[in-house]
Amino acid sequence: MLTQLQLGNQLCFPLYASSRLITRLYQEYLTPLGLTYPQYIVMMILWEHAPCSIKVVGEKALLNTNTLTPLLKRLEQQGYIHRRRADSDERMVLIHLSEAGVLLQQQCSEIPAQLMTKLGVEPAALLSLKKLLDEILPALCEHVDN
Amino acid sequence: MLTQLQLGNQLCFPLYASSRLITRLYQEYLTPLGLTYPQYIVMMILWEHAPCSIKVVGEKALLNTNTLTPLLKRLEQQGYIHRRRADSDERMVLIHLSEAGVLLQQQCSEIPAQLMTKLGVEPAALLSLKKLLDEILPALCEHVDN
DNA sequence: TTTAATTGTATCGTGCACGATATAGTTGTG
DNA sequence: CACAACTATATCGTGCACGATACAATTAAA
Repeated sequence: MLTQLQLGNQLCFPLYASSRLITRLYQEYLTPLGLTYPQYIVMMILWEHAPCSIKVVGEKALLNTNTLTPLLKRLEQQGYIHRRRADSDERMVLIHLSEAGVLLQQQCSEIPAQLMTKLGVEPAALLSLKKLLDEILPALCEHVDN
Repeated sequence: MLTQLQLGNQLCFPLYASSRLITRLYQEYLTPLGLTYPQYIVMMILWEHAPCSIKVVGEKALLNTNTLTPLLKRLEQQGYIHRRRADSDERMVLIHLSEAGVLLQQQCSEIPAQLMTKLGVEPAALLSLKKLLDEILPALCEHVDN
């Protein structure tokens, strides 16, 4: 028996599983707003940085255009954003928030707290988890091209 | 500005991002074997528990049949497993390892160590990360039906 | 100032995830 | 025994992820 290949000894599996389960938890709050979890991530970036190019969104979300282009088109269809080519550089598509997109931020404002409550894990554990992940993430990014 | 909706203050984002980036890292080692990362997870379960039903695989991987049925069909096409209805209960499909499937375990045996080395993060940090995730995962599972 | 590289976005194909629904086989109850 | 409830798997539709490729706009080089 190769113990190094037992699921219980893997780091990767709980990471993969908890990411998916957290996403499912969010979905409960996001579906009423017509958002998916990746769309919510992108909206958070836009609330901070819009108007900005798809490239910038991709750098912050660590996503490429083959994921972002259709995702942003869906957000535009929902009426949360507008897409417009930049005058200065016609290669760039600038993402602008619509009025609904700005309002959406208020409607999402309580989600993080609600989720923490619902999850019922000690906040201290979640905080140290976040700290560890933020430490490791840069090392992971180095091994990726983008 | 709603600080609770800034990406940098979210736990969920580094979890989601690091899960995806780790998966990409694995892909480098798995693609030569014709495996995807979720297929690798399932193979680890099968090395420990085959022959077993799809239901059991799903319980261990936290995946439902709408994901597993096609995934397992691809593993069968690759020649790593066989699918056979149980005689005792014709509802169950039992997953058996093929000879190639058994051999594959040897070919994967060095992947976890290689990945850790390549990643270049202190093993202590990864260990405490795994510990934290294993603590939190049960709470996450409680909020999911399956 | 043509031409060659670079940049930003889009498109294509494959494989997850997952909610919703369908279906065949099994079990339990009157 | 009939038949309703349950169980295990399959199917369908939508939306990510991501490698690979294409392409138009811009910039750099010769």
